[in-house]
Amino acid sequence: MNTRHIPDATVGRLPVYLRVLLELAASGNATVSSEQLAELSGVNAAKVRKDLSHLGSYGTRGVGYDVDYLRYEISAALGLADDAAIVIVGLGNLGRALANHAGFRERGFKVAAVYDVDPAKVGTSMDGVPVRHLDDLGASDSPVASIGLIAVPADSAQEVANRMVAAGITAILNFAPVVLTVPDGVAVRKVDLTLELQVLNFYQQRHRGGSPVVTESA
Amino acid sequence: MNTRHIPDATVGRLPVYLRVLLELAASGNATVSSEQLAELSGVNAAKVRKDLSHLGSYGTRGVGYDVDYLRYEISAALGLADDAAIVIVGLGNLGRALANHAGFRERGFKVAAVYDVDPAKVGTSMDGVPVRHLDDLGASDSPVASIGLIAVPADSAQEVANRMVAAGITAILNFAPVVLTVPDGVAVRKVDLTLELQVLNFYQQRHRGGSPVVTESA
DNA sequence: TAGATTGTTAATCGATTAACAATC
DNA sequence: TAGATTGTTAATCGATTAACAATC
Repeated sequence: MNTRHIPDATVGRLPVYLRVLLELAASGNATVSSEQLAELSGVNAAKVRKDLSHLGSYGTRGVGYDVDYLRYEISAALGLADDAAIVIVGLGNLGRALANHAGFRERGFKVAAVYDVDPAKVGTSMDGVPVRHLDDLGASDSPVASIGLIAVPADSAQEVANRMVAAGITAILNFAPVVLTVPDGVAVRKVDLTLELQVLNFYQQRHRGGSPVVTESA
Repeated sequence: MNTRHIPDATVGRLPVYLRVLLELAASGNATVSSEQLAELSGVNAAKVRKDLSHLGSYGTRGVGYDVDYLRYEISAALGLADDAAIVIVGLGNLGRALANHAGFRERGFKVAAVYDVDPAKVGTSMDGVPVRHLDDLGASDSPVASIGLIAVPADSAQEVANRMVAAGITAILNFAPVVLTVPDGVAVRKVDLTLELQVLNFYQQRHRGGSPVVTESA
C-alpha cells in the first residue's frame, strides 16, 4: 500500500529503473523480476521492491513486473507526461554542451531557450535555438519553461538564479560551484564536477591502502 | 577523537567546505565559526562540527576554526596534495567541455590525456593536450593517470571502463547513462544529466501542489 | 570572570536489507 | 499442487540534529 510520500532516495533511483525498463522493452522483454531489475540497475532486489511499493505499483507474485506498465507508472510518478521545457543560461564550454546534449531531447526534455550576456553570442543560434540576451529571460515573448540550467561562472550564478525565479522557473539545475539561495517552493539540484573528482580522489587513495592522511593525536 | 572512518555523507561535503574556506581566505578571514561555515555551505552547524570532528580537526572553543589550517586538513583528508592527473575518453559535446573545463585545473586536476576513436579527431589537440586514439590508452608512452572520465555513448561506456581499469585507472567518473561493472578497488561515481532533470521534474510538480500522480487503489 | 563556541552525546529520523508470509 | 516471486515486516545501519558540558 502507499503512494503518499516517496522517499528522496527512491526518487533518485526511479530514473535509473526507467532507463533500464526502456532498454528491456526495446529488447523485447515483457516482464521483469525485481532480481533482474536490481541487477541491471546496480542495486539490491529488496530495495527495488520497496521502491516500487512506494508507487503503489504492484507486480505479480510468482511472475514479476510488467515492463510497459511499470514504465508508465514510473513516468507518471516523475511527472514525465509531456515534453518539459528547459532553459539554459551561460554558453561557455559547458553551456554549449548542454544546449547540444542529445540525451535531453531523447528523454523528453526540450531546450526552449538559451541565454548569455556576450554580444558576440546573442543573436546566433545553438542547435536551432536562438541565443537571447539574459535580460530577455522572463520577457513576455520569451519561451516559458519550468526548469532552468545555470552554466555561468560562480560569481554570477546567484543573480541568474534570482532572474530565473522571477521568470517563474521552479526547478534549477546548478552547474556553478556555489550555494544558491532560492525561495521555498523552488527545487535546486547541483552538479559540481570538481567535487566529484575530489570525492573520487578520496576513495581512490583509500583503496590504495593509504591511510586517510591526517594523523591522530592520541 | 577520531580519524578512523569518514562517513560517505561527510566525504561528499568536505569539498564544499573546502571551496567556502578558499573564498573566506581570499576575502581575508582568518577564522570561521561552525555557524558561519554552515551558513555559507548551506548546511546545519551541528553537521559541520560533526563532519570536521571526523577529520580529527579541532577548532578552538569560543573562537572557531582557523581558516588556513582547516583548508590544509581537508585537502589532506581528500588526498589533494599534488596535481592529480585525469584522462578523458570521448570528445563529443560533453567530452570537449570537460577537456576545456577551467575549473579542473583551478582546483588542482590536470588533464593528462584525451582519447577518442574518430580519425578526424585523433591527432588534433584539445586545449593543448593531444587527442590520442583510444587504443593508445594504457600504452607505455601514454600519460599515467589515476582518474578517468567517461564521456562516450552508453553502448561503449562499459568497454571504455574495462580499458581504463586495464590501464591502471582506479577511479572513474561516468557521464554515460549506464551502470558500469568494475572490479573491487575501483571507485565509480556517475553524473547523469537526464536523471537530474527527471528528479527536478518530480520535486517541481510536487511543489506545485499537484499530487504525486499515480492514484491509490484503496 | 563572562561570553562564545567547540566537540560529543543521545535522540531521532530515514534508508537499507534479510527474511518470509502471501499469493500468483 | 509446486515453484516462483512479490509486498511487507522488522531489524539494522547510517545520517541528522538539538542540546549541553567542556573550555578557550
